[in-house]
Amino acid sequence: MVSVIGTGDIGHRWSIGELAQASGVTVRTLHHYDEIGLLTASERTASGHRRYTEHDLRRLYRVRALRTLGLSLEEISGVLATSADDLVSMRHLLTTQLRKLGEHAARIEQLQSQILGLLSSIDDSSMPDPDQFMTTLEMISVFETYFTPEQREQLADRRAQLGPEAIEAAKTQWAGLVEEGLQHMRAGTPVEDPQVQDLVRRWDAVGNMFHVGEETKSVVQRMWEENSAQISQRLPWPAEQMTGLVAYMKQAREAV
Amino acid sequence: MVSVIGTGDIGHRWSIGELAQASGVTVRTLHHYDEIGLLTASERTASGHRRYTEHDLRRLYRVRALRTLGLSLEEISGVLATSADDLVSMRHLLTTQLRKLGEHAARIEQLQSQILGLLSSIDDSSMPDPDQFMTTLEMISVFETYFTPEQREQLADRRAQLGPEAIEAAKTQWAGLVEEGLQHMRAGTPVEDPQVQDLVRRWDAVGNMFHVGEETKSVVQRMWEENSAQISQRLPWPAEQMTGLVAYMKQAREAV
DNA sequence: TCTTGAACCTCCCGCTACGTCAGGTCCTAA
DNA sequence: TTAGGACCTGACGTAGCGGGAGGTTCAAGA
Repeated sequence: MVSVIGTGDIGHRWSIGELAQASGVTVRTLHHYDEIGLLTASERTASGHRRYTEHDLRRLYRVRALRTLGLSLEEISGVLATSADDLVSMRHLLTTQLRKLGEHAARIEQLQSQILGLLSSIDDSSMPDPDQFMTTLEMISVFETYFTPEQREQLADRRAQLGPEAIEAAKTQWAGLVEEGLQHMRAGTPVEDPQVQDLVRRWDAVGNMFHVGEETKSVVQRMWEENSAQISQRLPWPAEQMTGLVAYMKQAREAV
Repeated sequence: MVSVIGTGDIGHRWSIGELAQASGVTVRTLHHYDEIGLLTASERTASGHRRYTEHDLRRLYRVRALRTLGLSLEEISGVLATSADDLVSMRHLLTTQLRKLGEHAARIEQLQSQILGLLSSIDDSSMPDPDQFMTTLEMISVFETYFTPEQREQLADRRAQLGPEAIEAAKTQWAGLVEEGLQHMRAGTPVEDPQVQDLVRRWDAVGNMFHVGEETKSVVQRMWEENSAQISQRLPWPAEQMTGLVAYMKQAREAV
């Protein structure tokens, strides 16, 4: 223990190749660690070849261990620079890393469920049109540009809370409302008509099921107005008719 | 639908800034996509400014959606190059991605438990010496250089199978064996002595609890011989004595 | 002692998916 | 006409090395 640490001590020396072999890293990695000052060979031969001491070996082990835990070389450099008898910064670093890994895991889980959804939509018999899948794909992006991550999470929570049956029921209900609206629009019913106003009320009621605050409602409103053509491609009605219907409903809503 | 795809069609055009704004990416990103040929503006003005069509917009949406699912730009480029009415390659890509995410999640889980172990060892009252923590850290690296990932997984499974109580019991039992061995060594008992031979048998019996095959046993043997000084720093006995004991036990094992 | 092949040295470019200048051109509204 | 914002291309930087070029040094055999 006494002679392990310190300069000028006798003991085994490793060439860079030997150290690489012994520790399972490449020579290039050791070169890199030297370049960034993370691990410098304590000695050099007269001709410039690196000689690593046991002290260096142990430092390398620490570096590699912290690397496998997912820490960056900069973080490792920092925590190994603090005095060795102070584990406070180490504890802090590990705690932070644990939190990061947790967030990462949550993100992965979310992606997995999204991909599973897409895969099932591909295999679903109700998707005969590959182009419709592409539109679904596009909708993911549209959705993400309009909502903040928090809002998306809120909406996802709300959907999970409602359950798949309630969502299917709402879809069916909403399909009926669309048909009703299209009929009124074709018939030229004025937007002030009580029938149309009642339709708006029921329409919004269905939509409100999915919201938790006013914010997401207005965002959806905007998204619909700006992307109705796009969104309506996933629906069983012609895009132009849906665009028209959206404008018609907007008028009716403002006519109150 | 008819006039959406095709060149020379009328329709809205976006400048690169407008497209960036609308889709929530940066101008630099669009430049990058152009550079690598992933998304090129369908038109240019006479002076060279990019003009994006609705077709380009929809392609951008697809690209961004696939990016959020964690696919690389190269993979996206590949799958968007296949004919649009062929979802087979898309299905394959998503399935592969799902598998990758699963592996990633498993890895994260493993790291989390490792970090939790280290954190508890820091907070543990039985770790008054910060240097001992560093040695523990080094051992992670030593462990990983000696065992393949499969072997590590096997050993971890085995430990989980045994449960924490059995492991604690084995530790205590082993501590007794070490004391016994040190006494024999100090007393100069010859390695052929039945008492020592019996000790070796019991010693190996405890060790074998943790192994599933012959492979890991011989690896541990090698690891012990090459790193006994290092390993023994985590043990409550002086390093030199442990190094000596390892050599003594090795002799006894070969003396049969 | 000489030789030769392996090991070592120092640059330097490459990878992902962009961020961020720099220096110059273009567009648009006042 | 002019100002200032938007746009252009080109180039360097990021993290953690991989891999190669071109030159020097080491170690073992003849």
